[in-house]
Amino acid sequence: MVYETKAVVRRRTLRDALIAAAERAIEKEGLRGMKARELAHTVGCAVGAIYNVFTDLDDLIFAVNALTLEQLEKTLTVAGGDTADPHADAIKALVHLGLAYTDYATANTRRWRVLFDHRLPDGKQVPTWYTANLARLFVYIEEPLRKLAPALSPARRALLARSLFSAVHGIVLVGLEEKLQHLPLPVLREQVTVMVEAMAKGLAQDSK
Amino acid sequence: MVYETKAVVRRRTLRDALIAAAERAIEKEGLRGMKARELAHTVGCAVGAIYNVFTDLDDLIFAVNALTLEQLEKTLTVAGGDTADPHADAIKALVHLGLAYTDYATANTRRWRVLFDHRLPDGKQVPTWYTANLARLFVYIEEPLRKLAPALSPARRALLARSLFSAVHGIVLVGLEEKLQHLPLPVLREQVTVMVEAMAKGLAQDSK
DNA sequence: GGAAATTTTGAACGTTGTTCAAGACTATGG
DNA sequence: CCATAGTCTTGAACAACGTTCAAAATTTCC
Repeated sequence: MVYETKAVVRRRTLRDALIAAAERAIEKEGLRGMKARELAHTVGCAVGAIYNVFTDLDDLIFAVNALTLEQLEKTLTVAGGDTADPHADAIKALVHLGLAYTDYATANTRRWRVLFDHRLPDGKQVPTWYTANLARLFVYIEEPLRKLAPALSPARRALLARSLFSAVHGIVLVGLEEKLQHLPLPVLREQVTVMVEAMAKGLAQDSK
Repeated sequence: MVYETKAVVRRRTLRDALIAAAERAIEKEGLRGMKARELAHTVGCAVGAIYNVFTDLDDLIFAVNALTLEQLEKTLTVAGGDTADPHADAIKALVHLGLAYTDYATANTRRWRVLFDHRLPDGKQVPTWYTANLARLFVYIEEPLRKLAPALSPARRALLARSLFSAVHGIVLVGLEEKLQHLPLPVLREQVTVMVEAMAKGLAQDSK
C-alpha cells in the first residue's frame, strides 16, 4: 500500500490544523490562551480527538515550539564575512546574530517566550529531539567565535557559544520583561550591540 | 487603640503562615505545587480564608517573591575594593556579584525561577513595589561600573548595569535549564567568570 | 452582657486537562 | 458491492484547580 489511507491523511490534516490553531492561540494570548476546548472548536473536532493525535497538550506545545525554532533559525542567516579583517568580521557576525535574535523575539514575543517558559510537570521528560533543536541555536555562534579566538578548543568554544547565546537571550528576556520597564526596541538593539561587542572584544583580548 | 486587635494579629499570623507554606510548596515542587487547598490544609485554615488575606494566589506569589528578593540581596554583598587598582577592583567586584547570583540561583533554583517565570493573567498589572524591588538588582552593579567606566552618563550606566545583570541572568538561566544539558555548578561558575570578565574588559576598552 | 460588625467556613461554581464507552466510520475479503 | 472486523471519533463525565459567598462563628464595642 503505497498511497496513504484516508485515516492517515485525516490524522495529519487534524494534526496540522491543531498546530495552526495552537499557534494562533499562543500568538494572541500566550500559553494561557491555548485551551483544549477552544482548539477543538476552532478546528471543528471533538475535544477527545486532540488526544488521538497528541498525547498531551504539552506534546502539542512542543510541536509549536519546533515550528517556532524553524522560523527563528531562518532569520539567523550569518552575515557574509568581508575577509578583510577576520577579527572585525567575526564581531560583526556576532552582532548581526544577536540583533536578528532580538528582532525575532521582539516581533514574536509570545511564541518566542513559549520556547523557554513552558515547563513540564514533574517527572515528565523533555523529548531529546527538542533538546537537540534548542541546542542548535548555539551552533550558529561557533563559526564567528572560531574566527575570533582560533586557539580555543572545540569544547571550550562550544561552551562559550552557549554562554554568548545565553547572555544575549538574557538581555532580550529582561529587556522585554513586563515585570520591569519595557525597553523600546531601538534601545534594546543598541544594548545588544554594545554588549556583544564588549563580550567579543573581551574574549578576543583574553585569548591573545 | 495602640495595641493590635485580635483580628489583626490573627490576620498577620495567617498571612505569615500562608507565605511560609507557599515557600515550602514552591521549593518542593515549583509554582505548580502551590495549591490553594493544600496551603489551607498545611496552615490549618479553610480555603476561603486565603482570600481574606490575599486577593489572589498571584498576590501570595508576589509576597513570596518579595522574600526571595530579600534573601537574594543579602547574598549580594559587594566585595570591598582594594583601591590599589580601581580598574581591576571593579572587575573583581562584578565577577563577585555574578558568582553570588549564580550561587543563589543554583541553591534556590525553584524560588529563584518564580521571580521571573510567574506570569500574570492578561490585563492584571504588576504591583509597582515589585517592579521597583526587582529593578534594585541592577543597582548593585552600578557602583563597580562607575569605577570601570567613569565617563559614562548616569543614564547610560543604569542601562549598562541592567544589561550586565541580564547577561549574567541569561547565562545562569540557560545553564540551569532542564530543556538543555544542565551545566555542573563549577562549569557554570567558570562561564560566568569568563563572560563577566570579558564584558567588563570590553566595556572598559570602549570607554577609553 | 448583648448587639453589631467582622471573620471564618466549606460547599458550590466555573474552568481546566484528560478519559473512555458508545457510536460512526473505514478498510478489507468474499 | 456488501458484510464485518477493525479503527477512529465523539462528547458526556471525571478529577483537580482557583475562586466565591451565604451562613455560622467569632470578635469588638458600648
